Amino acid sequence: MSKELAKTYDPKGIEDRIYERWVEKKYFHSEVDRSKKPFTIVMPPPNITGQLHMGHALDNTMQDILIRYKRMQGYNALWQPGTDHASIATEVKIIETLKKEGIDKNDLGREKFLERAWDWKKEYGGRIISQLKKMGSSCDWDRERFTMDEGCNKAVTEVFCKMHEKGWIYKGSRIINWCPVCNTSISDAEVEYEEQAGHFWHIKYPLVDENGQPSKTEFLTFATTRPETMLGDTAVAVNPKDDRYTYLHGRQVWLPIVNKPIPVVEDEYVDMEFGTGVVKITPAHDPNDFEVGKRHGLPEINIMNDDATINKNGGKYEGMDRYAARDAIVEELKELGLLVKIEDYSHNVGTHDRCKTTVEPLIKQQWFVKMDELIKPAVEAVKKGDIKLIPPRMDKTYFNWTDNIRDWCISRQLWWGHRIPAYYCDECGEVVVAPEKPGKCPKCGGSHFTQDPDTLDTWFSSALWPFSTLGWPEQTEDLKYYYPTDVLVTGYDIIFFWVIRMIFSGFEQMGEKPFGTVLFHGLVRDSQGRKMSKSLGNGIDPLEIIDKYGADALRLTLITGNAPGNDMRFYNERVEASRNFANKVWNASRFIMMNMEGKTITEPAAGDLEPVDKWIISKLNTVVKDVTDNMDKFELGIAVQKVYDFIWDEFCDWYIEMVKPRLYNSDDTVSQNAALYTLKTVLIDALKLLHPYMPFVTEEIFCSLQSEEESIMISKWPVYQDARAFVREEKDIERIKEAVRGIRNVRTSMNVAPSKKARVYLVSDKEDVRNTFETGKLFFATLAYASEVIVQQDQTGIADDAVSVVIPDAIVYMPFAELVDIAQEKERLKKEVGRLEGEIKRCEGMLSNERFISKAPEAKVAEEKEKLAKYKQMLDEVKKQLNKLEK
RNA sequence: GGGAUCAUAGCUCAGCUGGGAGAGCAUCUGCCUUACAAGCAGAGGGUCAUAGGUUCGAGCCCUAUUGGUCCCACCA
Repeated sequence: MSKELAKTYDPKGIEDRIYERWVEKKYFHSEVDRSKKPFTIVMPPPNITGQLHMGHALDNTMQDILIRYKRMQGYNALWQPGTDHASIATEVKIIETLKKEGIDKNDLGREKFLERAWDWKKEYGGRIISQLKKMGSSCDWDRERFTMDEGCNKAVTEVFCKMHEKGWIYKGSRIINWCPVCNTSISDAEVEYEEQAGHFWHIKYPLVDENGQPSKTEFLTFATTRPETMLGDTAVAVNPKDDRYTYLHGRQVWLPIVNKPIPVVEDEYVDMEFGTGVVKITPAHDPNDFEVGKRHGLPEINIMNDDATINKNGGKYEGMDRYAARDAIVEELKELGLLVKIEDYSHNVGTHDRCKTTVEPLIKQQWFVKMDELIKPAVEAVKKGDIKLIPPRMDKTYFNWTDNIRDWCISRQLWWGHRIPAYYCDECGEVVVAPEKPGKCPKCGGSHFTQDPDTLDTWFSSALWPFSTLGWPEQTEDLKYYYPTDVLVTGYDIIFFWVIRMIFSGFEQMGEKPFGTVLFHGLVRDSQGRKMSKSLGNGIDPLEIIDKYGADALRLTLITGNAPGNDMRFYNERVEASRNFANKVWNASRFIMMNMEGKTITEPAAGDLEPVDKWIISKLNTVVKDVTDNMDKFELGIAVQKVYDFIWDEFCDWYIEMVKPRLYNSDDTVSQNAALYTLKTVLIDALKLLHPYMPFVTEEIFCSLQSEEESIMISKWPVYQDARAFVREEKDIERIKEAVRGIRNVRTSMNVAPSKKARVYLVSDKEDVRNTFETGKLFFATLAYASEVIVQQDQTGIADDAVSVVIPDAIVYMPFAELVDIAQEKERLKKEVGRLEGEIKRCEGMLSNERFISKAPEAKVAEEKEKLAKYKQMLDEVKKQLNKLEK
């Protein structure tokens, strides 16, 4: 190996080069292969309006980790990518662009508008994909899909027609949420409630007297937050049980301004405790009033145009904006003497989640999906655990939604999206729902049809994503092989929009769940815990982070210390720590490669591995098992923490240091070879464990090491092996580590410079302990800053004032008394006595408890007994040392 | 109004089914030891929000309280 490796790891250049190679080699590509088990993840398709943000970065890192892990385990791993047309979001963007050019959407016309939209898709659709590649995402790009491509269109039409046939999609006139700015209906899920400071206008309507005229003396007082809706009032309601108002039953009140009588109705909906117990009823502009209206057969008077200005039903207020009309109406009521008072009032206002405009409830003809039957298998699946939500608490959120589900309004008055496959006969108005425009009207025989102008909610197509991307409605081999998919990774914020809808769609169309597990992640917040947003300007661009620290560092940061479904804070210090780790791995590898240079490393004979080698192999073996277990349980943060600790603490800080003397001693090539072999094999396995998290740096190193496999990403995931568990060696080496730590500790506390080496005596009356140190002498000396290590059975030849460190079954002596203040040393020993006495007290406390002995597991009791013996023995020794100094 | 969730070191957070409190960053003390100063060796720092309870044993389970966040509902 002649390649000079840089002293610090620089991801720039390396990452792109590696990624290109992976793509070239088709490592990401998956094809049906019946001899292998599939593992499939469908990517939540990012919007074509989007830029990569931290949420995407987290989402895709998690998916890539799972996919890479399973791929290495030998699964036929498919990560299905694609993008979403995002109907309303994209349409809004295009309208904005047009506006800048001075073009109005309606002047441009539908066809030309759609051309612009496709241009947009061409220009921006690929942007986010290239950004995902920067993250290292190992998706099968050969299978990239788009929610409005031919196949998805077909799937959408198929589902719409099928469900319509079944009666589960219907057209109806219902009260819906209307966005007057986006000029479209939206679903309940798209309404965001926001607390706003408003007013409570207390108003009174005169009762109607015997002559059918407004009474001058009798009034009915109530309060409203939206006085302008009075133009559409068709009743006033009281609770039938309300004694205060029994006299009103059967009477009418006079609707001022509009000047007509409206009835008083009795309805349980009215809360007697709230306000005056009287409610004005506007069926056309309030969902609750709509229901009341239905129950009492009240007329529905729509007073608003689509842009939320008052329409002709508003008489003289026609043409006025809803808020201007509000002010004007309040003014008029005041003049009429009907305004009782104005109160400040804070209440929740429904806003459109995209544009934050206050939504207007309106009665409109829209298409709906009937939910009551459709939702049943989706509920059942989660209840039975057939679909697992992680973390499990998401179940509650899920059921809360499904239990209160309402029909889904799916039609949108937009152009960019899947056009509804419903056709109206120009002659008789008959509705025909069909994949293609019908030739002849089944009712009147007419041959001219007009297609419904509306498009579908963007989530209608995303709901089909897990199977439409695999070829449905064709019964493709892909579909049979990859469906149902395995894991869905997404944010908890779209559980209602997307997750639930995919689940019921999967059951309805495929007869089977779309995925077995849903792994939720939280939001990535800024360093102060605020949501990253454009308006706050606190967003952190993942690409800038990648540019500065590398994709591996970003990925590690997003995963470390993060539990499923929890939000996390993002700040640069964390990325730096991750970057430092990448560098650590890089340097450890560089060190190993430097030492391997010019040598042929062979597998050592059975007896040639030394205890330290077995120790690290055994440690690794445990980590392999733990990490695999954690990853199987989707505990990605815990898993990577264990890899991190193993590499940095055990492998770098201990094993490499322990092995150095052997590497530098070329006289003993057997030992040297064993060390190099262990370094290399342990490093390779550790890199494999790390690879799903940090794909680039691990690949770069892996390819530089002399390895038979051509890429780490298609190498085999390590497995736990009984033959690699060395209990005895683990215990022995831990004992040496304990001695080293003790020595270092004493030395620093006494300010002994590292350069000042001392003779170290290791005294133990146990033969196996002496053997352990005798065998490990070489590295023990280095780590303990010893000029010489003498292992012996008793204290012969050791000065009484030598500094001592007591460990279980052994004492270490360092005769550098001339450097040490005896009084200080006595203090230290006394502290040690105190500590041990505390431990002994704790053990004895537990063991003297009758009920602990009888109820705790035997192993636990034995463990405590063992500890007690150990501490007692150590205490004796420390006391002896103290006595010697006292003399 | 209903529900979820959090409260652990100065900061940000882990802590899997209950069995002696952890990490990263920050702080302090030594070290440019030929892999790494983006490093090494050490140190300090926590009544695990409060009050009860269950248990041989509670950061973890139960109840209540306080404070924060979020979701759902939408009482006009």
